[in-house]
Amino acid sequence: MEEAKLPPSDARSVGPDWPKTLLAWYAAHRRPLPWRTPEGAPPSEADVYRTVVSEFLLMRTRVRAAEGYFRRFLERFPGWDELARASEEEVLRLWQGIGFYRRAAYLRGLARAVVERHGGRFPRDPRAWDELPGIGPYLSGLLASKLLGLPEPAVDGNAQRVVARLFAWEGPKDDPGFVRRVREVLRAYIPSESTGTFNEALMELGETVCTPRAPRCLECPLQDVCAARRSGEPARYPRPATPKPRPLEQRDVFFCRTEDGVLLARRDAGLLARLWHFPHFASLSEQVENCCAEFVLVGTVEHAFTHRRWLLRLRVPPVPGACGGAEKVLVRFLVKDGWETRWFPPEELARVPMPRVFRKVEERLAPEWRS
DNA sequence: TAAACGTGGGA
DNA sequence: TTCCCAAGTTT
Repeated sequence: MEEAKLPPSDARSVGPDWPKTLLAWYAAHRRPLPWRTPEGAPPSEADVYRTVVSEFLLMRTRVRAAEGYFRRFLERFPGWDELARASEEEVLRLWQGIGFYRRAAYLRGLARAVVERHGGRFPRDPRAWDELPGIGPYLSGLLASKLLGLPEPAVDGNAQRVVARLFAWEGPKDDPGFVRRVREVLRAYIPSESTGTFNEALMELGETVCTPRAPRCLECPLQDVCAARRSGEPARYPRPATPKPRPLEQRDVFFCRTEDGVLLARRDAGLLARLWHFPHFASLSEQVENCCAEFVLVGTVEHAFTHRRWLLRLRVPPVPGACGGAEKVLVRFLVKDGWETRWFPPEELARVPMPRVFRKVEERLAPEWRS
């Protein structure tokens, strides 16, 4: 707020040539990533599919983390048709472990829309993208530039950081006006003959050279024009967003095993929606406390999410395979809270979509409780 | 508009 | 250990 609105002239202080410099650097340093196709040729429908899938996997996710998921996903779902026909369960199974699971549902919904409403071809009209799930300002800009050659910026975290440093804009990053100005200045500079490549080059520079903590300015093609570099403290730009508190939640997790199998639960909304959970409660009602009074505390698991932390207390029945009727009470309370419950044979646990936190729970259990 | 939404790696 | 951060979108 103390930051004055910078006039356009401030954004011109670095001169008009840096986009060309950046493109030349990118031509020499472009990494061969599994979803990347040769530059120059117009993208085939298979290229478009790979781009879209990779972008969904890459939202708030590092390249390194997404690579393996991309390969497995493409192997199982090579194109729109296969993905559109896939069950939610199978898509989530391939997505499990990478986080932000809503993305998987959006991507599957997008594939179904492409097949059912657009004849199996991703629409080339950006106005149609508004009706597709999971396409926001960033991805819309990227696709417009890559598929259509339009001078639309794709403003991700990398682009924000590179631009902030280039012009020594402080931000902070969580200021909506900051992102808007980044988009505006990029729109002015984006070379009309290589719009998609420019957007990718900006991100590549941000990820490999203009890194958040310790930027490698000596390797940077823009070091001579960068205002943040001139300031001597390039890492100060942009100012980080104000961190939000991550409250600690203690929960009791129940490993409930009977002759019917292992009790799991899932729900439609909220944290880890549509994935299978071991039953867990933040506070035990009197009935649940009573019915599980014999359950033994066998360990704890800690897990940090974006906006909260969990301290899980693992509780199992006193005798493996005998819940003493407690399972009926647990199911009743879960259903009352909107959970769907299901019993799984132990050997099937490895195949159900389950988030990392409950895989940790699973590993924490002694073998005699698992089988 | 702000909060919700996962996870792993690096400092 | 703890904190920060990452190719964002939705509600």
